Amino acid sequence: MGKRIFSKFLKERRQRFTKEREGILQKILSSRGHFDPESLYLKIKETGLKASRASVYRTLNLLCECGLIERVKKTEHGTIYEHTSVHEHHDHMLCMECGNIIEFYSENLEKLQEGICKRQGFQGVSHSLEIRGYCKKCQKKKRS
Amino acid sequence: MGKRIFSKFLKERRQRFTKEREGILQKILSSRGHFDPESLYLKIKETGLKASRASVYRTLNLLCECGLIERVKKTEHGTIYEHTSVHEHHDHMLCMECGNIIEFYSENLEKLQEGICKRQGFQGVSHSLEIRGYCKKCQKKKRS
DNA sequence: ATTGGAATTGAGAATCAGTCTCAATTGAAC
DNA sequence: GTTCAATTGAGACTGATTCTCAATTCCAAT
Ligand SMILES: [Mn+2]
Ligand SMILES: [Mn+2]
Ligand SMILES: [Zn+2]
Ligand SMILES: [Zn+2]
Repeated sequence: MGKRIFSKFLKERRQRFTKEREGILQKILSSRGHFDPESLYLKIKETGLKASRASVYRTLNLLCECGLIERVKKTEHGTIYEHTSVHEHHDHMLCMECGNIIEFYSENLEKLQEGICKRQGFQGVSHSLEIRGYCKKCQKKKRS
Repeated sequence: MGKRIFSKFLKERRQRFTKEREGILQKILSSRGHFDPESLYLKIKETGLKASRASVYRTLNLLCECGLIERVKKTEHGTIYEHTSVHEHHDHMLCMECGNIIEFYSENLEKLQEGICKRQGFQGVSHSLEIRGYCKKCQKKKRS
């Protein structure tokens, strides 16, 4: 799956599907949810795989270019990524208390955005929506 | 207006409304649209006002806390701010070609988001939506 | 007005994510 | 096997932002 896509992408650009790149991709695909480059690098190191920080960053850029992963957002602590191969487009709710991220998708929301773009004469390509607030759990905590 | 709010905010926290802070606020309010800290700092310097980079950054944080300005987004080139005092909440379309930012607001979109939050049991507080794509001008350029 | 202390300032050091450099290594194609 | 471009890793570098700290400013109580 992801492996195929990546190696094909690289071949087309006369680049190589090295063990480092393979290891990095595998670690990304084998874990779920969001991740950041530094944690990924550390996880790779402790697994015994080898890849320098530089290679991790370089590979993340390649994976973005080929569409297997995607930058979710920049925070004060760095960039958050997620892999797109598994799940389709969605948006995020971020709990400001516990940092929990809830993913959601709404067809209506997408349609509505398309309409708005059309009206502006804007050619929409992609978007990201982040709703900040408090998750169920943290709302309860607050009440006590 | 903004001046009042800021000085009141500071007084409540036993902090001071200094000339540096006043100058920075004034420069922000007197220009329209989005801005970034470094450009603001340079603009201040060339106007003959004085304020160090450190003070600019410190003041931006204060202004965020008191709600007069707001972080729009973090980019690879730093943080983009805008002042909230003037215009109400809105979202953004970002042209990937020329970097132009189009602001828009849709009541329907807001309502729809509220509904989605309610269904998830999520207490929404704020949100930001960025649609990336191509503005009218850049669509034309591409065709030629 | 004077004074004492807390808040502020600016210059530059420090931090931190991310990129770049470059010499050594690898790998694919011939 | 030879060749040569692509890749790698260590560490230098960059740029945005924060921190440090001595000097200065402001406020408010005297
Ligand atoms: Mn997600
Ligand atoms: Mn705006
Ligand atoms: Zn929460
Ligand atoms: Zn454009």
